[in-house]
Amino acid sequence: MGITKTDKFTDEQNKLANIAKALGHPARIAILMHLFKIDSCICGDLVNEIGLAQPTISQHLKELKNLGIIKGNISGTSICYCIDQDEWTQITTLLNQFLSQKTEGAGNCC
Amino acid sequence: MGITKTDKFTDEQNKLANIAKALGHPARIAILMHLFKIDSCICGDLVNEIGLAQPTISQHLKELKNLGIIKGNISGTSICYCIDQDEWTQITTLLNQFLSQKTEGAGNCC
DNA sequence: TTTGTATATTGCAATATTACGATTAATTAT
DNA sequence: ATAATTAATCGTAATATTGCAATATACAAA
Repeated sequence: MGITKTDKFTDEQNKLANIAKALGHPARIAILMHLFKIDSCICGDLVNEIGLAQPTISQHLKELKNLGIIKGNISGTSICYCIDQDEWTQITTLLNQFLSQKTEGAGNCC
Repeated sequence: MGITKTDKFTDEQNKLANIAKALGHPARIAILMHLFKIDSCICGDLVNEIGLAQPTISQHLKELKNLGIIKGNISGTSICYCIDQDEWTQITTLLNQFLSQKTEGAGNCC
């Protein structure tokens, strides 16, 4: 059916899954890495940097923007995208809480 | 086209995306949470715990197993799944490295 | 105004994912 | 042996995702 039954899960579970899903494509990872690397805004070099067509990059940017992880300003003829540090902190904190879980190992039978 | 062009990206980018993708569904988040919570093995209570059909759960378990994040032993008539702590540590370390990046803010123009 | 440049949107084809009923396989209990 | 139980697999329908060509939009420069 292709549709996820979000009503079966808690808000936290859905939120974590949404974050992970947004990070679940190498192009979006590459975009974020590039943004961190240049520590500045994107002004069009992404299409050259990553070898995908312009509409494809634009679509991936949109998804990251929808999650709130990046923000963009119009700057003349080009758009200026950068990491929203506040959102990034919130999102990574949430993910880290989940990732830092450990099995105590007491009932570990495998 | 629905196919991801993995050859355009580095191994690290593809690996990170694969991990995130595996975590990108609330059912799989819920499965992992349950495994951590009971700190033991699953012996069939997952289908009741999560409200999805048995084949669906089985499919999600398979994906987590493929990533190496959980492992399963046959234990009589039921299967015993649990977190593979070593793999979990490796995977979360990799993700954390990525997540802990920060923008220095120097070129932050948005 | 026209031309050029940069990004977004639309429309579409190919593939992937999600979910589940039906079935199968493997084991345990009777 | 037969029945019951548990989990995996198969087959299939519905929806989502990925990618790009074509087009639209918005602005700048000439």
